[in-house]
Amino acid sequence: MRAEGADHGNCQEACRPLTDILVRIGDKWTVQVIGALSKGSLRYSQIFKQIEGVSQRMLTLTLKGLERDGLVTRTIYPTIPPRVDYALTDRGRTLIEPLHVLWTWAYENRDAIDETRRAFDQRRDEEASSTPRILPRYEAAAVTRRAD
Amino acid sequence: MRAEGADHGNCQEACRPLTDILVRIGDKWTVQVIGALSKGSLRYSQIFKQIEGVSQRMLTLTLKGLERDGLVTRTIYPTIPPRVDYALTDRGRTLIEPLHVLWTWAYENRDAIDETRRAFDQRRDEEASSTPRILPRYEAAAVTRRAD
DNA sequence: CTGGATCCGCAGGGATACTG
DNA sequence: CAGTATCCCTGCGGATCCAG
Repeated sequence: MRAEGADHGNCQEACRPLTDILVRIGDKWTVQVIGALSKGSLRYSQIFKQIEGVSQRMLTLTLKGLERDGLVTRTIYPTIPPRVDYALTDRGRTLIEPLHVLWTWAYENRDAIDETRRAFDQRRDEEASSTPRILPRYEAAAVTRRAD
Repeated sequence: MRAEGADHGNCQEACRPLTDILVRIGDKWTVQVIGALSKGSLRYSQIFKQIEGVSQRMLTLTLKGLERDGLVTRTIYPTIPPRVDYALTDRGRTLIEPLHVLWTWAYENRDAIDETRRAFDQRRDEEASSTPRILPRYEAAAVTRRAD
């Protein structure tokens, strides 16, 4: 599985649009929105309730971004009160598997990563407290200045 | 390939650490650093040159974050001038394939997405220009204010 | 109900200068 | 060479209010 379709090495000009996309995909809310929609279309309020912590503003912006990229469709029912359904497009559905792979990786590694982080932070704190407060080398100069 | 190891549906509490990781992974520079290191260990300056547009600050922070997560190792050679090598850990190497999948997806879809975006933006601009400049309903009030 | 518009705090991140 | 420290500014994103 070493398909060299994408050139990872010297990606001077090829990378820019790619990272542009990856940043959008890796976005905090985008992942969760796609996850929510992966099971079928949902109304705005349903997504809003399902993704805890997102603000209306961010949800709207995220959905609009996904719509702009052709990853979700937005269907308006001109009823009262209005109703808007969101669903993944075919293109959007092709993202489910790649994201699922990443999701699985995160799921499998999160405990180990958490522990590694703790160990790292602890070591860092110990080093910081053991450092005997390096004094500025200008202290001597400052002292000579005293009786000036 | 519908391994339901991770629960996508009601991820009230389970999602938080996961998105935490995914945000870190999806980070603009993280992806590129891992890509650069996927072929072998590199010195700081080599990574710096290879990733166009990154600042020293961001590269350092990104590498430190990856080290904290146990995804890269940092090896110091106390020579003069100093030399520091970075390399993926075993855990870091397990990330190559998931990222490669995502990378491939981005590579295959970037043209289509670019075009979809242009079409979307163009339609949006047209609608905006065709809108007959909705005047604020307070204009009348403002007018009455004129001869006060 | 589904957003749009606005205000605003604060952190992300670039540029620069300095150190070991 | 490989960072660290500082300044500074942009824009992300939350809170709030308003409109269709």
